[in-house]
Amino acid sequence: MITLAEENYLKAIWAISLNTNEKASTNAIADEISTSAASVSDMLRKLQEKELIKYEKYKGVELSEKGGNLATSIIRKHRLWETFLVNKLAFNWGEVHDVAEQLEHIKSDELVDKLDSFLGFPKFDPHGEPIPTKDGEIPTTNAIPLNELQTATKGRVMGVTLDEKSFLDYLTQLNIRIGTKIELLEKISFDQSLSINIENTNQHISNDVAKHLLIKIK
Amino acid sequence: MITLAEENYLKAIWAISLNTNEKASTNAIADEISTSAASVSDMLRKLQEKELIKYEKYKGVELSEKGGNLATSIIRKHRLWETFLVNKLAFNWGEVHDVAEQLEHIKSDELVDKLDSFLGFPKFDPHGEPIPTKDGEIPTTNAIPLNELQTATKGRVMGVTLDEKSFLDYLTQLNIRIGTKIELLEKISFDQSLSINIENTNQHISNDVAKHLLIKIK
DNA sequence: ATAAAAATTTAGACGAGTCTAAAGAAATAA
DNA sequence: TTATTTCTTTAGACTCGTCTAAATTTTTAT
Ligand SMILES: [Mn+2]
Ligand SMILES: [Mn+2]
Ligand SMILES: [Mn+2]
Ligand SMILES: [Mn+2]
Repeated sequence: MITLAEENYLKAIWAISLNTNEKASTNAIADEISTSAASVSDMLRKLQEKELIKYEKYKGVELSEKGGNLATSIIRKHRLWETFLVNKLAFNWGEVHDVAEQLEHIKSDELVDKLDSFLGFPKFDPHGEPIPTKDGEIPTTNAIPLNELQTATKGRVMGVTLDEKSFLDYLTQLNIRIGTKIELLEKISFDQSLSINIENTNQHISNDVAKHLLIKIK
Repeated sequence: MITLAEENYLKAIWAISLNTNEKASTNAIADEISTSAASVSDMLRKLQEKELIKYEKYKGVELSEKGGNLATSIIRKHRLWETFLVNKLAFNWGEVHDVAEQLEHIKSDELVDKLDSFLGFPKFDPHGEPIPTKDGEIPTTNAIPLNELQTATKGRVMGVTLDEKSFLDYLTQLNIRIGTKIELLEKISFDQSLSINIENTNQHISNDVAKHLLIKIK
């Protein structure tokens, strides 16, 4: 049996190596789940014991196959529940993450299958994040972060890579949603901020915002 | 903050006093949640501390107003989720209780409200059990247990008072569902078992089964 | 290459929730 | 009314997940 705390550690390791493509450090994990490095060290020993991770003291950690499958299935549940909350219960996209953090730990394969079917087997959640399939495949897109685009490129918002409420509320205020057409007008070299055009209106956003917006060109 | 364990104790006390209409004993609670009497004693001290129960050592326990409201809200969530699972996800009525035991602990008032609305504000769950309203009202019926009926009485099944899968599967096998017309033909005085007619077929059931079937006469 | 800084692990403690065994209180029987 | 049985509480211990402080290892800077 895997506990709720263990599931959260697996998810943290998964998220870190998704971004960095390398082993997760103790401090990075501590940071991700807002706990002490000491607690992380303790837990890594336990997860190693259960063969959910590959861990060498002082050398960082990665998920084992078993741990990776578990992490993926939690992400799958998280994103299916977010989709349910937005598509069926009329939550808006900024309100669903915290509830999904609870729902993702519900244990019932039958439930996940039926929820998936009820939702019409969605490939992406309300934030444009890919929903792993039952057998662990993760849908891909060729979208890239807005801050990496060439000036004068046109594209469409395919998703975000951050589900914080304050960020999503700001996007809504800017009229940016999944599917919104966007054009990169200018990059300011001083602070890497960007001038963009959204639905015939010019806007100016920071690099910090742009890097969390995934754009599909043309 | 109330923990998952505390919620389960409140629910147990609620369930016991629902049946007996008197204070819950330590042993009854231990029985209800399959734990030791020692653990129950420990927990009662803590719940008392939080003013969720009224407890005097050796004298039994009842819920405080605060505790009662909490218990009712957990039952509400449990039954709403069961309704969701059956009505929306096509589970059958014997498969939902265990998952609902997990889902009932999800904390989000917004979620409960929206789920309630999505389901069309149901008054009874798939087992005919009343769903407490947002402000704690519990719908009533004038249904009575089948084993308390007079011989030759006709009625309709309004609900069951037990959620166990084996019981519900047996009912399904007997063609007994919510709404099924039923007639009490004969009570055997030797073992209180009952002859009944269900949809033009005669059946024979034990008193143990009959007492968990709620019937509305006529 | 050595010293200083940063990262990580270990030691020791704590609260929550559980257990078994033993002691104490209440109910029942003689 | 006294003895016995049953119920309940307390004592002491254990696991899980967390913490702070201290020790150790690794990395970085001089
Ligand atoms: Mn999320
Ligand atoms: Mn998401
Ligand atoms: Mn139930
Ligand atoms: Mn029910």
